[in-house]
Amino acid sequence: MNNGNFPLLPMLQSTLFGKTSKEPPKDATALSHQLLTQGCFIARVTAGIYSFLPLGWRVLKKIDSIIRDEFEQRGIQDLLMPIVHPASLWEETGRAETMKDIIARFESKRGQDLILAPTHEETVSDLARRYLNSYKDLPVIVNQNQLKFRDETRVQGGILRTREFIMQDAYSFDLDKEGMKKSYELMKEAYIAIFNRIGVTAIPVAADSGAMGGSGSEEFVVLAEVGEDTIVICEECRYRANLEKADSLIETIAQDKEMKPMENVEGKGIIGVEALAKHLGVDAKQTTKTLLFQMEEGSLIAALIRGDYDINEAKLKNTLGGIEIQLASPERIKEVTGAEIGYAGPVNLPDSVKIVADNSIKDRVNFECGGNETNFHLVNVNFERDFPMPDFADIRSVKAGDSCPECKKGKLKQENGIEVGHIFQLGTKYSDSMGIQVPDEEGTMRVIEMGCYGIGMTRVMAATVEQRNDDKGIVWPKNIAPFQVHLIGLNLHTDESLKMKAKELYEDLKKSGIEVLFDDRDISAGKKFADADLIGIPIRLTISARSLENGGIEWKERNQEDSRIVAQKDLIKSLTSFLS
RNA sequence: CGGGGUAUAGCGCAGUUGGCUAGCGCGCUUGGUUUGGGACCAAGAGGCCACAGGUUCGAAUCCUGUUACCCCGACCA
Repeated sequence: MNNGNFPLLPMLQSTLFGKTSKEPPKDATALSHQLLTQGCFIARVTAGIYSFLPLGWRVLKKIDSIIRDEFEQRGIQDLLMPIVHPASLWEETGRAETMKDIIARFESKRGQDLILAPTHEETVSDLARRYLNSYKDLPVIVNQNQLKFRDETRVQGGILRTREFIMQDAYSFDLDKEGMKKSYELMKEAYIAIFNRIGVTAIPVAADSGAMGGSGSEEFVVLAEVGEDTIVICEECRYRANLEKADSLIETIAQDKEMKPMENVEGKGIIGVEALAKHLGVDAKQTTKTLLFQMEEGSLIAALIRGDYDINEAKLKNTLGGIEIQLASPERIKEVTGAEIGYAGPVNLPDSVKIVADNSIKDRVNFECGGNETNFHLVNVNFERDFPMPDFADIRSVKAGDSCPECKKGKLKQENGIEVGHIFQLGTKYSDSMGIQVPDEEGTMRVIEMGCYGIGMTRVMAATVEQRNDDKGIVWPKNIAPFQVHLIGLNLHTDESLKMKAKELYEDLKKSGIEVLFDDRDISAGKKFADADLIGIPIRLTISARSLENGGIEWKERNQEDSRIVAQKDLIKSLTSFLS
């Protein structure tokens, strides 16, 4: 007990700020949210905004130091940029507009237009154009571990998806594409090392670049039920991709040799691929469906796809050059096609409607589609003859069971995952718009090739908990556990000599450089053990009259069922070798 | 943005057809008994019942508005 004596010893559990809770917080659905709150690692301030309490902050600081260490080994330089930016910086790249839905923007008392940083490409580019003046300054990679704020419309429970979060974000600058790819590979290798050291299984998958832009990107994903991402995985080879990016082999379906005359077929109330396939007496994969999307400025896109597939909005959006789209409303559909929802097709659409078709129907002859007339479908429709040849592209979502596009034989399966990191080859997107160029050896001005690399540090913490837990609580990997050892003293308050021995042991451990949380509280043994299991420190040492009678200290690893007695003289050695 | 739900002690909840001094469990304080898997007894402290209006002799309870939080949806021709 502290008894009012200073200095306070923060590693004594009796003085630890925050208390564990037996009951999970109401409204917490994600397991990581429940356990981190119950164990007193985090505390919600408001929706999507959290405080990190001493235990949680220790975990974050460990993640932070692992990242910085791996970067330092690779010559990546640490710096710090501000959270508040002038909006003018964001006007330069146009992202003040394109990201306006998640940007928190406000006016200072002096009337300055300011933005809370959702990311730092603009800020780092501004630095780059000032300080990178020659090819001799390249290549260079800079990093910061910093707060970000994204005013997401929908926040989800826990720290899996928050508005304010701590992110590692690094930026690479190279003279050419090859250099950029080298930097990218260096960062990828660093990321693999970082996740290994953290002790979380995060797999790299091919991904869509989204709002960041650029030529290629990969995500690091922790597979977990609560994950928001859908990951496509080949059961045979190493192919892994986000559903927004994933491809698969398209099976060929035998087609007619000759075009037949187009016919109108009544199908009253036949809406949906299944019903239509049944009505026509064919398999769903032989049907063709048309979905109408609306662009921001109001014009429509008709997207054609094989009946048994779904349109992937992310892919369609990229095909259209990155503009925002959403499914058209029933009213708008009726206005343009003249039919109720469910009967849309590519024939006789107004010229203003652009038609995009998925590669899966490229070779179709004599196919059916909606008739743009309520209750009517068309059969024996053909490209070019019956409507203008559409642009073909990959706009479909891969299905579980499809064949792998790489090894050609493995079946693809889908799993949920949490995106914990994302690396991008940005190319010249920002260096173009912000004018970052340097002279090369010949004195020719070259636009710099950039890459950017981010890890959601707070999200990694939650994802690790999602992956490492049991019915009693968290099972931290040893490198990011808030403490290395949880020392539990039993019945110290009724046995003065035992209390002295426990304190000595605690001091010995500290002197040996071991991070130890000492449970010196005067409460029942059961409660201490339950708390230890909940908090999830890798090694639990129990000192009690019984353990001493048995010859030493009880040693129990959090991820093991059994415990054993270790003689006190061997303890430090055993710990040191376990923790190394 | 749309739909649904919730708001009472630090946490989890009950109480809500208008009624008396607003309860329970956990946690907290004090004393005592316990002491290796969430102990027990006793005595306490702690609440502007989210906020603002209204109805009423009387409102946690009914009405109106506001705010906050949670969940679902933004998934298909």
